[in-house]
Amino acid sequence: MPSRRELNKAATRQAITDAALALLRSNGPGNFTVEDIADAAGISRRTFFNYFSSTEAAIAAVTFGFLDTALQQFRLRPAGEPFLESARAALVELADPMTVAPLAELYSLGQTNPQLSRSELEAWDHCTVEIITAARERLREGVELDELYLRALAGSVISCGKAAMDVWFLRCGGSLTPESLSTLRQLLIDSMGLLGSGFARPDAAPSTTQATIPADNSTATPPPDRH
Amino acid sequence: MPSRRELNKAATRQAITDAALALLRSNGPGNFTVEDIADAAGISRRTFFNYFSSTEAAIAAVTFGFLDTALQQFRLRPAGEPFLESARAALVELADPMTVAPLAELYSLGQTNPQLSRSELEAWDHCTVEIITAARERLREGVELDELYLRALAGSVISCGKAAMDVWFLRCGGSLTPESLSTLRQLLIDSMGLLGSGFARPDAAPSTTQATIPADNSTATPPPDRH
DNA sequence: CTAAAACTTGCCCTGAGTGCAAACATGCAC
DNA sequence: GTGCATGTTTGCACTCAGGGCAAGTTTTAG
Repeated sequence: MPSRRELNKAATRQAITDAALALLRSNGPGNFTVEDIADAAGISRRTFFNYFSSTEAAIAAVTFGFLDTALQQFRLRPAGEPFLESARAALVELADPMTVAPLAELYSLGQTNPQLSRSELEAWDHCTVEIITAARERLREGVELDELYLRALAGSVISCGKAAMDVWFLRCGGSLTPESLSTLRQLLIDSMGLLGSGFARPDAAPSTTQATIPADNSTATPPPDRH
Repeated sequence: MPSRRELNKAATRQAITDAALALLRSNGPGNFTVEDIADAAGISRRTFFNYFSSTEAAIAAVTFGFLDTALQQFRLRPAGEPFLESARAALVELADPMTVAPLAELYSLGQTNPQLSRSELEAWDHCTVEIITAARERLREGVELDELYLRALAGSVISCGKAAMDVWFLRCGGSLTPESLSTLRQLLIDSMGLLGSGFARPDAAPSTTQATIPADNSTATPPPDRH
């Protein structure tokens, strides 16, 4: 049961990120100060720094939240399941309007601003570290556990997830329509498929993914114009 | 032929990064100011900012140089060669004392300091972008070119290279002895092998790498204690 | 109710980063 | 060489980030 103190802190924290995001939307990145955020959140400048070490950190909290959702999903998967299958399932869960919306917004803002994209980078890296931990627990069963295998796999999974999101933004511009989300879901599935097949050249077998991972293809996009 | 102006600029640039690195070594990260760097490099504080936008950027130039070497190596590979083979070859070229030394030093300093590791992150990301470009040129031959394939592959290659270096630092602490470099070389080869095999569980075939990529195993480490 | 603990705030300081304009160096034409 | 156009360095002044400190305020525990 959360005490009064904890509730207050959580509320303040939320007020700060909300204010920061609102300013980001209205003024554009880099066009507001910590003082602006503090004023909007109804606290003092000094208090802001009790919660976040920088504007960047306040905004990055959003991305962290998104990626933490992914990690939670991953941990929920049965331990016996193949790693890539768990990763695929966890990633597909992210293609949900409520979950992906904040990230989509940040992403489009980040396109024009280097400061933002750097903090997103950091969030993805943090996620890699977390998934290495999760994977270590998962694979510990198999006695001797190769550190390189662990790290290379975790890093690649995150890279592929990131690549899928990048391509999605490229194609759909972060739109949240059902078709767009369906595309995202398929991209995430495909990227895991590529990873699992060792990036066999696509000319050999055009859609290996469909064969190896028969996921919810009911809503899948018809092969979109891969230009 | 470089003009006097260009020579001066290059020299100043070099003086700045040298000074920054020296201060990093002597004072530790975060314990010196831009003014300190400028003084040591014999320029004014203001001029420093004409060259680099921050201390971080000045130091990141080193990592960028390292990764640019890798990219150069990649571009030198014959266009017909399989992508992963080119990547492997390019990465192995990095396991050279002169090339890897600055990165090893930065890495060990970065372990204790978040500011540093973040700029290294940025450099790796920049490298991913570059390798996507290089790969796009390479694969353009194969007419229709899947953006997801491209990005997922490039991202994974970089992730695996990074993982190999991470494990190397973990095992060898950035030592530059021939044995250590040989370990690094083997780790890089192994990580590309894992990627190429779709991360087939190692318990199935303990050392797939050796079979698929018969590289210069003459100097390779005997299977080190993979704890 | 009271005292300790946790949190907020204002004050003040160092240092990052940038616009501006004056001084300075270089390149080029004659 | 002289003179001029162009590029580079520097000092100055300003805004804002970030954080130490101590005094004030709220919450919790007894």
